[in-house]
Formats: sequence, structure tokens, C-alpha cells
Amino acid sequence: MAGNIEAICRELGLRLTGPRRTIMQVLSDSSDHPDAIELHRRVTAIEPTISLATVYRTVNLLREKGVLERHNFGNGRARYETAASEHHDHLINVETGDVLEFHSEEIERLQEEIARAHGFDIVSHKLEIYVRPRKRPRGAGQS
Amino acid sequence: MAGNIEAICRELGLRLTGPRRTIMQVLSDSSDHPDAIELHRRVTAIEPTISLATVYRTVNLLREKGVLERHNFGNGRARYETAASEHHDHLINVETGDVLEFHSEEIERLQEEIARAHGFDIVSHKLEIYVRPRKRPRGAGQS
DNA sequence: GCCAAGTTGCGTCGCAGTTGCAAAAAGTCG
DNA sequence: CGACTTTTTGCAACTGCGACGCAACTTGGC
Repeated sequence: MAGNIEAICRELGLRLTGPRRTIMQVLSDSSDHPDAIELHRRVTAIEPTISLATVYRTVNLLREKGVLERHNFGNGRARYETAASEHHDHLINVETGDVLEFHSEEIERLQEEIARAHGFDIVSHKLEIYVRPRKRPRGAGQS
Repeated sequence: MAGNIEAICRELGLRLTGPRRTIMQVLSDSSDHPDAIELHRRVTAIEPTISLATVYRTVNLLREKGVLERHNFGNGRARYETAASEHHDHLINVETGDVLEFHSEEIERLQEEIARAHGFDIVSHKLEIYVRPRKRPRGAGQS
């Protein structure tokens, strides 16, 4: 991914600066969905002078360019991930905050159908399933 | 619904105050999905002395008690609706901000399947389809 | 190396929502 | 009904995330 950084900057007419290099490096090294502060933490671990404002600006820039996606999983802080080539939705573990990705062609199709039935075109959509590890693999009644 | 207000307060151990009566009245009269400020606007049209803080506090209270649901459709302001007996998802018209509700048993089932396949139980979920009115009813290809 | 343009860090601002506090209202009991 | 306790309210100050203006500083082209 590192090789991409220069290409992306050139392509987007952005200057290849130290902070950007670091931030993009951290982003492509992150397989989870960090928020801006966590991103800043990771970035400053490498290059301590980079400010939070720059993280915000870079992240917005990359999002506008379609390089990043921003999600809001409900704790008030936006979380980021590098835009995948293929669309996916999210399973959020409410106990740990971890996020798993999934994709269901069937659900996509059903959404398409629903939108159409109402006379709309889909601009985007968001499916988040908030889950917790299942305690009782099978049987065993509960409250 | 008006009759509910007293019942709800009693049941929840809340005092039946003027502001609460007005706010709950407005809520049950609202079939759209107003945000806190719009709610406050409507409330103060009836009783001008009620403060925004009280609207927030009441709305949070009712949400904790399961009377209201809060959504975040992406403009930074949370929007509220009275909790329906039946779960539903949302179609958001990005041009107007209007919200339509829908329900798909099939999608629900598929989500259940997906969660289970990953070893989770669903706590809740959120499906939002952001749409715009379709300009070209049929035919007329475009890139 | 020099210069114009883009970028950064800092501090500040804005907005949505929350909270501490003192005053006011609700419910309770005699 | 009136005194008393507890909950609510309005106000204003505050919080947290994120955005922004500005002066100083890099970047990349010549």
C-alpha cells in the first residue's frame, strides 16, 4: 500500500508532505476502524509533531476523494476505513466496539427493490447490525 | 395518545409537569421525525417558556424508558420518533430530508442469518437507505 | 537556491448536547 | 388547605468533536 501514497497524492493534485505520508501510512496499516483521536495517537507515535487538526483535514480530504469512508457507529466519534473496492456493511460488537464487515447480495437486491417500489433511486445506504457474542450456542432457555 | 401521557408518567415514576405534558403532546402529534430544535420550536409554539434543555432532558428520559427512538440520519442532529410497536427501517430522501418507513421481513431474516453465522446475537440494527426521486421512470439510458 | 502555492500547527470558534445550581413546581401527609 | 420533601425546570456555563483563520513553514518547479 505504501507505494500507493505517492500515486494517490499525484493523482489528486496533493503535495506529498511528511504528515500526509505518515497519516496515509497509518491508515493503510490499520485494518480496524479507528476514530480521529485514535488515528492521531497512532500518527504521533511515529511523528509526534503532527497535530489533530491535520489528521482531520487529511481524513476529510481523502474522504472527499473517495479514498476513505467515514462511519458513525454511535459513540459520537466518526470512524474511518480505507474505501474498499467492494461495498460492505458492518457488524458491530457492542461489547468490544470491534467491527466486522460483511456483504449480502440478497440484501442489496432487496433494498434496490424497496427503493424502486417507492419511486426512488438509491444514493447510498447503511446497514449496521449491533451484536453481542452468543452465550448459549443452542437450546438452553433464557429469562 | 393524550391519555397515555399520564399513564406513562405514573408508570415510570415521573412527575406529570406542564413541560412534560406539552412535549409529549407534541411528540405524539408528530408523525415525522423531528430533531430536538424542531421539537423545541413546536413546543414553544404552545408554551413559550419551555427551554431547549428540558426538551433534551425529556427526550432522553423517554428514550431510556423505551418510549422514543433516536436516529442519526447524518446531518449532525439527532431525530426522534415515538417507538413503534413494530420495528421498521428508513428511507431518507436526501433532497428533502423526509423520511419514509418500511419493513422487510426478508431483510430481517437475512440479518439474523448473518449474525448467527458469525456467532453473534443481534442486539439491534439499523438500515437506512438514502435515496432521491428517480428522474427517469424507465428507459433512456445514461452513463 | 528562489518563489508561488499548498500545507501545517496553533488557537479559537461553532454546534449539538449536557450539567450544576438555585428557583419553582409536584406530590404527600396531616 | 398549607407545610414539607423531592423532582423538575430555566439559565448559563461547559463539554467534546470537529472545523477554521492565520502566520509560519514546507513542497515542487524553475
